[in-house]
Amino acid sequence: MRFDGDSLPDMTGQPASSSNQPRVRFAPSPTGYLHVGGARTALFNWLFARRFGGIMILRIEDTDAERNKPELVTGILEGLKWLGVDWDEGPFYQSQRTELYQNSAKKLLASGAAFLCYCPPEKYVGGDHAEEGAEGTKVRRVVRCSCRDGKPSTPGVKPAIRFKVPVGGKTKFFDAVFGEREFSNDEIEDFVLVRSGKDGAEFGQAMYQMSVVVDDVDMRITHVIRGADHISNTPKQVLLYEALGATPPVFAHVPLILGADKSRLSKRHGATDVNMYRIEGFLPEAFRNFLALLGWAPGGDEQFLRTSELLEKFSLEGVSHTNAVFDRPKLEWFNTQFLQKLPIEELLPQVEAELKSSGLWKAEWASGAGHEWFSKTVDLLRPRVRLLPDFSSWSRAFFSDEFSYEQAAKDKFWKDPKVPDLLSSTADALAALPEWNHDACDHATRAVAEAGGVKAGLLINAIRVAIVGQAVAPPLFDTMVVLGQERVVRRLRAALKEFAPA
RNA sequence: GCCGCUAUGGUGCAACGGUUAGCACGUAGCCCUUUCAAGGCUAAAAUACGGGUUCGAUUCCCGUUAGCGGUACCA
Repeated sequence: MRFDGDSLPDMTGQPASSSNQPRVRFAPSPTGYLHVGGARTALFNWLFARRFGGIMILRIEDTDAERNKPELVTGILEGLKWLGVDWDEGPFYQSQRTELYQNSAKKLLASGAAFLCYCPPEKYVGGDHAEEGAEGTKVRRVVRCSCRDGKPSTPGVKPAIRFKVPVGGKTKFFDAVFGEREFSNDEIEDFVLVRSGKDGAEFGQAMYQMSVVVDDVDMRITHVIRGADHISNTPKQVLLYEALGATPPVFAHVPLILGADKSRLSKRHGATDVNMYRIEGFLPEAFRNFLALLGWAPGGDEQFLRTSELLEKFSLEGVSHTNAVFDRPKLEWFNTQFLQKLPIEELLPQVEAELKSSGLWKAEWASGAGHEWFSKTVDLLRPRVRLLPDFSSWSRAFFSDEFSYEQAAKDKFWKDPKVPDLLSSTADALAALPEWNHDACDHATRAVAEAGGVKAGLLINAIRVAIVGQAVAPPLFDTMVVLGQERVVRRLRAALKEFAPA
């Protein structure tokens, strides 16, 4: 599936030769929404695939019927789409590939690499945790039950299939970010490959370790880019690859994203669902830039990077080894940077979508002179906007005649008793202008101030409140030009009513 | 507990044996000014600790401490 993302670079890229073409996958589990850590993993996979002419695969890992919530898939897909992460194959659903995993497991059973385990799950649950040893010391225990030697512990119950981890020896693998790694096999428990069957079924669904490996082999994945929380699962998977007679891919574990207190990112740290950022009105490209720099750097000091630059520079070598803290203020900075620096034509469609959703959009702004006005207005507004919805709220008076006066603004800038008269004179002076442009408005306004014996600033601030209802807005005369003569004069006269004794 | 990963200002990253330890966010101040931003300038702020190796360690090795991850018939 491909879709047209927002301002994505040209991805026609070179169709790398099929032999050494990288194949990567993003494999979320629908047990929760798309959180920022998952989004970052998806982004890295995508950048890697697009950078090196590879194939991006989306796979939904829904092998846990208990915890799985199918309706969450929609949100995950939506989040990815907003992020601009697209894929070439999939989405594949593991819940529909059960047979494949069971067949592989049966082969492992036949070859002696796996065994039927009749033990109750409790026997293994927590088996790898510490338990009391002699003299109160804690000792480690890895369960090796008798089933693995062909002696069923509790015959008669439905067995699960477990992998028979070799006794002794080490399992090694290469990690593109952490280098060569090795784990002692004695540290690895005999993990479950396939759940025991229920309701007459011979076996249940495959477990994570089994399904990832079978799928990664089946989908010819060359690079497994995933969170570092999987690093200790990797030796199990390498053992499986070997037992299956397959070559392990290159692994690339990327550090995790933590909350401000350096603890695991959770709801109490604020929004962790990517879709929340979409709803809040961040620009996807800004979010992408921010996310890309969490755990990765191009090598130098640059950091404001368009997606096209990310695509030119991304590499696994630049991935950091240390966990990163999700720093929202910096995300906001990136957003304001993009808001200001994006070519205006790239920003316009996003503002248009925002105004449509708030009901302020007018069809006349879609083309011709209307579009020109729209473009000019957005350009004037954008240095002061922080999030897309600000175009509908903070900038409302620019797109609609229905706006209200902020009490604080009136209190601050309409204090002087001369204000009503000044505003009235200004309305007359502006109404009489034969030409409507920045300088004409400027001169006329300053003349009114001078004639009234007040400083220009006082009048300027008072006018601002009168024509946009707030204390903060773009420079006044630019605002006047954009609003137009008729509207400015009308608003100045309407403002006079605000002074009428109640 | 055990296994593993990591350790540069508050935060994100640079410096991959030799720099006055750099950039950015944030913070403080100044400038600009028509409100508020933006922008410009300046400032405070870091190599966790202890041992080695080396002519020389932020960088390599070991230990300590701390944080994180894993330790499920979760993924």
